[in-house]
Amino acid sequence: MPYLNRAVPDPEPMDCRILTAGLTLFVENGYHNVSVHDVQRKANVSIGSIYKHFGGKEGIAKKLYYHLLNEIDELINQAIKDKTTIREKSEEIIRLIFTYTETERNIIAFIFQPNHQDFLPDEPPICSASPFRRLREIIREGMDDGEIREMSTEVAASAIFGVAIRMVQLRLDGIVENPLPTYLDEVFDACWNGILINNDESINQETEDLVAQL
Amino acid sequence: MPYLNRAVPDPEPMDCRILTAGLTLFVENGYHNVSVHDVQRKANVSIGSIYKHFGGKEGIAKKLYYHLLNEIDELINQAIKDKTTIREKSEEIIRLIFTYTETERNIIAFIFQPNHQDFLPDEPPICSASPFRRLREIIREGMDDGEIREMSTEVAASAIFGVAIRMVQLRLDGIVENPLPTYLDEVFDACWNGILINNDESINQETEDLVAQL
DNA sequence: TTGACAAAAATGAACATTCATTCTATAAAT
DNA sequence: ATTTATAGAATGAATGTTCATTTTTGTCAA
Repeated sequence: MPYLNRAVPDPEPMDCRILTAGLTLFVENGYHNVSVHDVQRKANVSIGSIYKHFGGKEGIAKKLYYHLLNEIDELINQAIKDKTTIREKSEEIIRLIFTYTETERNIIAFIFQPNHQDFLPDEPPICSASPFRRLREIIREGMDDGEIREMSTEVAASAIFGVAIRMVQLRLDGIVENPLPTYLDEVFDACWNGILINNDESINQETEDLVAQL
Repeated sequence: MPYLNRAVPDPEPMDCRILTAGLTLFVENGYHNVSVHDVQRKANVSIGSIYKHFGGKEGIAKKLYYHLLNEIDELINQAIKDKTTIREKSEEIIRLIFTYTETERNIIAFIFQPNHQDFLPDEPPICSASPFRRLREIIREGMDDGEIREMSTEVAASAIFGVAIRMVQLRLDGIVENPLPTYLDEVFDACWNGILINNDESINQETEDLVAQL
């Protein structure tokens, strides 16, 4: 069983083995390019067991999806519970996502890469799932508290977490070559302060003007 | 044939009809949930014609993919050719993407939603395709010219276009409720100036401190 | 500890279905 | 007349699913 919080039990029980095999294969080949037989072979279990435990291929995907969303949910809630400012909270969340992109690639790839509605047609889009809603809530709080400028929640959330998510996708696709944590400060700086050339000069200019007036 | 630049010819020739039908079905149901027969039925052509023209299902997808990437490429090059600053260029590009998300939903969805390697396994990831590379080049120029702060190209590109792309995805998933162009200024402002609360106060504070020292 | 029995779990061959592709026949164009 | 384009029934490989059988696990009496 692929965990973000707990350690994987040893020996891994059958249903965990099936989920682990499914995750790996789905990420490597894409859900639709993986047959139940592939999973069965990789997990070293029989076809029957898969149908007994999960009712079929979609059952595996669904269980994985719920489980991993829940893992991420717990992770986020745990990470921000003793942070006070939105800045600290979002920085910690991005740090976690970046770290796990390196250490638990498959889990992050399964959540961030595919269009889940392709294989879980009855699920709402992942952006409306709990952890993603949570991100927007955090941003919302930040605006209510005056820590963040007033703007649409979606725009603000995209401006912070959208950048991070984009970096994750670029990393998973091999465009970004260094481990993501390397970029943490840069990403965060770009989100909060914008990407304009540092406006120290303009500030100094304003100051000089003001002093001259005195 | 789904075009961004040209008008669709009328009557639509057979290969165009096939591509249009494919695009619609792929976006609505996901590539793997569409059979060649579905496309054939929707396009009002025979199975044979599809194999004659495209060699099969993957041929349709590949042709669509190349064609649409090319359309976007042309669009971008055309849009920025008489803009001078990076700011103007990127603003125009985002404006175009936002506009077409509303008017040519299927095209934008086909390019931005799926993980193309699921059905075009021999293609490099879309982020390394021409239009996306182009976006990073533009940002790179901006840094070389001193218009943008010095940072990793990928971070800067994510900070500008990643936010826009995220907004597109949220819009396609129905999370964002208003037409994207509504958010243009907000998005752009957030990218360039960051999302911090307007730092006029801190500037004033600095100025006052300085004045006090004199 | 051993052996008998029942319940639960696991197995995998067999089955059913879907679907990409082929191929031959027909129509249209040159 | 010959080439080219279109049609669609037929094919068969791939793959999701079932179920009768086997194996394992747990329980309890001797």
